[in-house]
Amino acid sequence: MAESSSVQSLDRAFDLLELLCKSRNGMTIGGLSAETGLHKSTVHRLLSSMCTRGYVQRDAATSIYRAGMRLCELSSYIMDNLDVVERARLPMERLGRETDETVHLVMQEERDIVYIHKVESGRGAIRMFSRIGMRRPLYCTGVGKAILATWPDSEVHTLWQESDVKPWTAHTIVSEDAFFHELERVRRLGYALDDEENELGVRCIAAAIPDYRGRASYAVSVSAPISRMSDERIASLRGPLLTACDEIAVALGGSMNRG
Amino acid sequence: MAESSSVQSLDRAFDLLELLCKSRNGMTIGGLSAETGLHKSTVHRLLSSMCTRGYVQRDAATSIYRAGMRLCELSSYIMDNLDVVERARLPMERLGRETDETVHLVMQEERDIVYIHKVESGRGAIRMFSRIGMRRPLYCTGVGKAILATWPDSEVHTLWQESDVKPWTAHTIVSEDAFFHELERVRRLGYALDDEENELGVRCIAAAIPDYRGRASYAVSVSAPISRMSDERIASLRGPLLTACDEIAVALGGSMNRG
DNA sequence: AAACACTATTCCGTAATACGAAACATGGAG
DNA sequence: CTCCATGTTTCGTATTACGGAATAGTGTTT
Repeated sequence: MAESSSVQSLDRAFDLLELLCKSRNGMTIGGLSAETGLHKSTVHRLLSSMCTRGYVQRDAATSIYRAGMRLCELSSYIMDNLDVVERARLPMERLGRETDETVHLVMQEERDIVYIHKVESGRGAIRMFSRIGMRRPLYCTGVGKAILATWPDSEVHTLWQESDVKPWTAHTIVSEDAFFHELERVRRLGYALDDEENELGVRCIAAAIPDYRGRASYAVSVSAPISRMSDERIASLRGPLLTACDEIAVALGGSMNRG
Repeated sequence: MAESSSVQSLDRAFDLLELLCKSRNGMTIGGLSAETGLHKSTVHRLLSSMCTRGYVQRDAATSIYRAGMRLCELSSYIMDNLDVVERARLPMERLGRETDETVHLVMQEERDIVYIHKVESGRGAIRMFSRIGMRRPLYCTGVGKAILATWPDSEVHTLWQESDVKPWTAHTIVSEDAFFHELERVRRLGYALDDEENELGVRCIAAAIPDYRGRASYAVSVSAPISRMSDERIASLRGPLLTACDEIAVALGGSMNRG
């Protein structure tokens, strides 16, 4: 409306499509007409057009219109083509140069995180992590906590129940209460710390890559031996890390951690 | 053009949108213009319109256009409203555990079935199927036959006429007579087999989820490589499959396949 | 059973809308 | 620096989508 360069019929068609997608049991021409303020015949014409393409379905008996599965098909194409690794590559490499430490990209799968990409720093990289495809539970890693901080509490609770929680090191959080407090802290700060919770002698700072809903399945971390990871160092890593995550999130069409 | 009631700008916009969804790394205006035969300024105008709504994303630096996440959002609305998926979730997961194979839920739409949910088994899952939103004709899939077996012959006949029947594999049934015989067998047994009719090397057993009238629009299948799908194996899958379908049917307020 | 009320669908004259040629930026290559 | 290629904006035009009104189709009331 206010927007200048917009094709009227397209705009109207998308209004209709969005209404149909959100309605549970479909809508009639009349209903759509009332809701959008468009003339009945206009609604009818636009819907017919979308019907022939499968974006909308018309119940022949009742003339109730619903969203068609074609949209889901397109959505699945998009998902398939979302090559996170590819889109994360450049931001990760820059983060690696800026920090001179090892950078990891992980994705959540079931109750674990899986390492899917890594950039190693110039200086004595910590070798222990490294293997692409390696898994760790969500609950005992910085990246896992960063991801879970974007999930609703109910889902985190379910996951906690399903997880076989055990102390990987003396620092691992094993109480659900303490874990929820920790997630609160992550949400407040915008990043998560792994303070030898997964592996002794290794500290890392991690941040999530949220999708368009603000929910994350991916995260990035910067890891280093504890000797190089003072609190001051972490404070200085925060900025570059969040910048990189925001870049990746945008490249994936998602939202950002910070405005 | 050939189609009667279709809004030109809409049709063109969807052409563009579909191309973008299928392209891995986005496309330029020029590419889209060449592909569709539309004038570049027309492409530009339509894309701008879709950009403001989030259906398309424009990389500011390179002016490469990609499909936006808005489509995924709409798709998720549709999925949320399809509560079949929700009601089928637990029975399908149990069926997956019991059989240790890939389980699919499909719905009929027009002359096709659409995959709407999937549970992958622990062992070497067959990846080829999988894409949620993917379509196949009713006539050449086990799930399709299971659904059609609940329809009156007249409707099956109409559908057969409207379908562009062709052999997907050497095993696909392409004669209407043979097809009706096959449906008789499905009705007698209570389940359908897909014996490499859709994809070579893959066998599956499928059963319908009938509504209160006994008519089905949904079906569930268990698929596996032919090596794991002997006749004995199929006999042993029958029980768990039918049980799962009955559970889902009851959850949806429908009738049951068996007493 | 007939008339009614309501909604979807089709028709068609009109002008607003989307179109596309061409001019104008922009940016990369040689 | 110039050229070339590609994206962006402008603007006059007629094609296209619009919407009022007529029609068909459904279910409901008296």
